[in-house]
Amino acid sequence: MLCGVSARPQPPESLPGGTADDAFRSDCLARVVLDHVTSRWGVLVLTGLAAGPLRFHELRTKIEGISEKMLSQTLRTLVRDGLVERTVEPSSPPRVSYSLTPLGEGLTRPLQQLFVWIRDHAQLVSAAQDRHDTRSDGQSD
Amino acid sequence: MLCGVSARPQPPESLPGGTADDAFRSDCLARVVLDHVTSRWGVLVLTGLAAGPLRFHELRTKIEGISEKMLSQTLRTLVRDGLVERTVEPSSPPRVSYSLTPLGEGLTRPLQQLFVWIRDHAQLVSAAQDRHDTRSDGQSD
DNA sequence: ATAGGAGCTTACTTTTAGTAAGAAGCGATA
DNA sequence: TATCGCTTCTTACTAAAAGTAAGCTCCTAT
Repeated sequence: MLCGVSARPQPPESLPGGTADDAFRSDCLARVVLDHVTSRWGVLVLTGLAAGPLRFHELRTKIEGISEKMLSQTLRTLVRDGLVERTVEPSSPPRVSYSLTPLGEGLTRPLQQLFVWIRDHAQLVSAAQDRHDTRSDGQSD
Repeated sequence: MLCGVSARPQPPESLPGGTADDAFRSDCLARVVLDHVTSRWGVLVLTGLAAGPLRFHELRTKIEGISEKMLSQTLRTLVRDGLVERTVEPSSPPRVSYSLTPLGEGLTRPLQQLFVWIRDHAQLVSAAQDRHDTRSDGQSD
């Protein structure tokens, strides 16, 4: 469960594609975190909260297609991971809102870059799919 | 299927957390791409290839825990998406190697930043989990 | 010929996600 | 006060995705 996990924050010199490989080992903390973050809805929830706190149903509305069950489940995981904070306002009907913790905010920087890349290149990917499908005929997505 | 997808590459001015929301709509190309990229093994495969081309079994070894079926399946999806290229060397036993396309290489930049963040903060997340579990007692991962 | 490795694919099982319904707590309405 | 509706979830039940294990084809080495 511990792998090469050390307490030192490690300077980011190993960016160029050589190291940062912790997540490749299946018994590493990094892999667990990666799994949570890139879980089906994790990325969307984290990025959805990047612009500010939202209540349960606001999030559910923002993230089209998520079920209440999965939203609830994903939020619980992220709260446990210390990435998201659950706040209950003690108002008459108690309102529950979710926001990023400082830790979670740090995470959204790479995630938002991913979103930007995807937004800017989605059509290229789609075009590649079309080319592939016409070339080798047959299957769709 | 088309959503707000336009052919323009859109300047990245909308980074600060406001826009880049395409992926939030379930019928958008961006959502499909996000699903493929952040699929259970997609991130690992893409990042695994960031350092250079690898053959099937090399990848399988590098990405601990992936089954041959899922590696094969994930690779097929990414090849179709134009992010990964499959090359068959016409040598005596034909060797199949996989590499990132230029498109795929662009993607690995945000992904590697994600990996670096996770590597550097995995212990913090783990600590948060421990705090959470001792506070509210009970459940594990 | 026989064995063994590479690169997959196919059947079958387990895990995970989706659907739909409902419970608990409150407020307003009739 | 009784019913309705809103919010935040939870709980069965079903469908889809991933895991497991075996096998298949093509090749080479023994």
